[in-house]
Amino acid sequence: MAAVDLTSHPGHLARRLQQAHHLLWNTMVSEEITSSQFAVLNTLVAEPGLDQRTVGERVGLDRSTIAEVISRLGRRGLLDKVRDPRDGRRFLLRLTDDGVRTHRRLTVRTARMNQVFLAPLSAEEQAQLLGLIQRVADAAEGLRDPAEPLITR
Amino acid sequence: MAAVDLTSHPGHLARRLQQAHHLLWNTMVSEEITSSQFAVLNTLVAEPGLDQRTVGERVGLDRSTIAEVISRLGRRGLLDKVRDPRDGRRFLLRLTDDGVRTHRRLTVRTARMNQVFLAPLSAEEQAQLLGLIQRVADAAEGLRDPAEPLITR
DNA sequence: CGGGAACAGTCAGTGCGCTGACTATTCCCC
DNA sequence: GGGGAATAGTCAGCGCACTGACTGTTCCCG
Repeated sequence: MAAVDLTSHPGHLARRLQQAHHLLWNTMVSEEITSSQFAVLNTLVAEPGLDQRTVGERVGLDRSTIAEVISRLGRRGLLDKVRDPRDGRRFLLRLTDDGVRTHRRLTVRTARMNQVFLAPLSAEEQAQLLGLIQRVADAAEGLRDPAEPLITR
Repeated sequence: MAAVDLTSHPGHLARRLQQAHHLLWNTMVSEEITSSQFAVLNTLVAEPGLDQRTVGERVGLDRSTIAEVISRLGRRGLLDKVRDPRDGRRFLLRLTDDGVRTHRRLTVRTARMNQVFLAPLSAEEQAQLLGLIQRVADAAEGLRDPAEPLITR
């Protein structure tokens, strides 16, 4: 009977948090555009002409995943993809007018959704939560590269 | 130029948190058993003989997803699945010896991993983080059922 | 007792997310 | 200039996660 209390496991809570978010996103923001796709649109609004890899880096997706997300957005006509004439390996990405419009429309709804999502917390607690998550995530991402493995056998 | 700062978006942070966790899990706990699979094992250690749906409820997975997770665990011989003789709709689940052993082995590593994961925070902050996430997740889950839709058009 | 609602599980379809192996292009240094 | 390392992207394979439609079983009420 060595079972553990899952509510003390950050991984489990992180998954539940994301599920909760996904649920709210679907009902309050969009059923077509996902949260990740919105993040890509948002990045390209700020920095048009980025290449695929850099967009992935900005939103925190590896190159395989970002490729799929982008191809889906391309298929829907929300962005264009052209070979970089200066570097034949890269694709340069740019939103279409439709992409820009979609981004603008969703931005409003996203803000509203975030409000509802965080409503159970006071303004102070909201800031705390975001800050704490960020610190943990940043630290873990910093552990990616180091040569020495993490496994403490 | 209406781009938004993604670091203020809880959904984006939740995804990053989960990714970070996934990374640490893979390197410090197991590459074969995922965090969700462990949650299922853990639930069945505490309550052997549960049916599929209830397990899904305990760990926060819908019935489609839990079915796949369980079938994978079954294929690896970590649990057994038998029809409930008293209710032909249900499958009753029970860990095999191998399943129990696996759970025990991973429990230790999981604790170590959680420590590393939360290391950037003080003990107090760790408790805060877990509590805040839980409140937000609980509240959002409470919004599932209500008859009236959430869409504020 | 009989029939419809409720319920457990499955299946098909979509999308995210990762790793590891592969191709094509460019870069850099000898 | 030529060749090997680095880089951008693709592809195959695995696994999670959700919805919506479907099958089969049980439950409950008239």
